Amino acid sequence: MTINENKRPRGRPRGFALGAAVEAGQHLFHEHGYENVSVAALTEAIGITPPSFYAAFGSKAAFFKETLRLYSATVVPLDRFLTPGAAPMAALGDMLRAAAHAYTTSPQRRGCLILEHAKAGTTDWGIAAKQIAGENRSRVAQFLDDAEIKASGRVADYVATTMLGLSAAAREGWDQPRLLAVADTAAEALLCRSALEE
Amino acid sequence: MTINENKRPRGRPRGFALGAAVEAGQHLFHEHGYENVSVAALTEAIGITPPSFYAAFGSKAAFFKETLRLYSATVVPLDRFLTPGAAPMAALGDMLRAAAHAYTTSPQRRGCLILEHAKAGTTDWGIAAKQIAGENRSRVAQFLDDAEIKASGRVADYVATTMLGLSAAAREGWDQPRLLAVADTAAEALLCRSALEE
DNA sequence: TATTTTCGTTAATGGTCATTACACAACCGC
DNA sequence: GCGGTTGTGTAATGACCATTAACGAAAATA
Repeated sequence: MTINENKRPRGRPRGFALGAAVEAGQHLFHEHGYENVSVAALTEAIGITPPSFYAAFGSKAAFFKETLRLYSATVVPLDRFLTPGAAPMAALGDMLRAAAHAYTTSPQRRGCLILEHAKAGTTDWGIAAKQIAGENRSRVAQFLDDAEIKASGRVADYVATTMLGLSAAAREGWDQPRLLAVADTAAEALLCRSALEE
Repeated sequence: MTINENKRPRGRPRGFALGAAVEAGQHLFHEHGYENVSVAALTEAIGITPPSFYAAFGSKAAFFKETLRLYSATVVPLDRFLTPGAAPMAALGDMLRAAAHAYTTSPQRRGCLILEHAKAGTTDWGIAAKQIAGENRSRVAQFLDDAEIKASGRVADYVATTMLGLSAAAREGWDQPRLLAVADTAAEALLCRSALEE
């Protein structure tokens, strides 16, 4: 809850909606990548000028972290798939298929905003993305541990790598059926593996 | 054979070796990415000044394509694994393991130079990387077709996505055992799948 | 209405970038 | 030696970038 819109400060009220601004920025960052989106492009998309932008968000990097928060809260909610009761491998397969679907629904904004920014070396915005990606990976491992799956870390790494691959393939322009077929193949592999281990 | 070093042109001879320059540039591009390597950094690493660079290579993008050619010719030679006689799925598994190994051998230069540059939208250097990646993918599909594997395209896409994921995970900093375990898991999945289809 | 507080706009600041005139230096055939 | 040809170094060019003073405008409280 870093953005608070329901207060009533004393001076002149802001002339634009914070939420809509973050959403517009999220779309731009997702389509072109952090480094290829200039502050001028952001302010033009929002409909304001640079000083308003800096007064509201502090910096381009801070604004980007805001868009990361919005993205991880709205797109691909992991908890929808990692419900404690479900069959573990089937749940992971559904998650992969959902990712393949989400990564290709918008012709712009392909792939995963978080994963595609989790490689930038030591920039603070890259670290922020890397941290969210790591948290989600831990959640998958914890889910597998709770389901008493052997080698939970290994399976979690396999799923994480597959999602990285799906995101990268989506950014390369693969269409939705193609990506869904890959997700299906990986999902079958998970079931096949769990069958062998029993 | 775009670079010819054994001629004897008329004017003043070049004061540096083209091959060494391309190799130095390949290392820089691999470590930091095309956009994060300035011409100043390139010329300093080579030991020359910008005019010499432009006289020899024409532009930063053209020089990058040269490094791509060198990379695809030296690292990960596909034909070593896609030999017509071998067991197809085992060969693909070996290829994945070799990729996991190659992507993590140098602490700098993680991942695949080609795959990591095959996402940039419509820049000419991104298109060049995308084209090489596509050619290699076609070679895998052809290999599977020749081995009379059902759904060769689907399997080739799965392998390509896995390599994309391995490259991205390597860039995120995963260590070699972790990446090799993922490659093993994917390799087992390929064998498991082919066993089911019979 | 007077005061306060915050907003928005214009226009700059300092930085980095890829690329290139220009002048000089080194090699060829003669 | 000499003219033609080509590489190299110094120093600039123009473009774009993130960020910020300075100032006028608008709204809320009193």
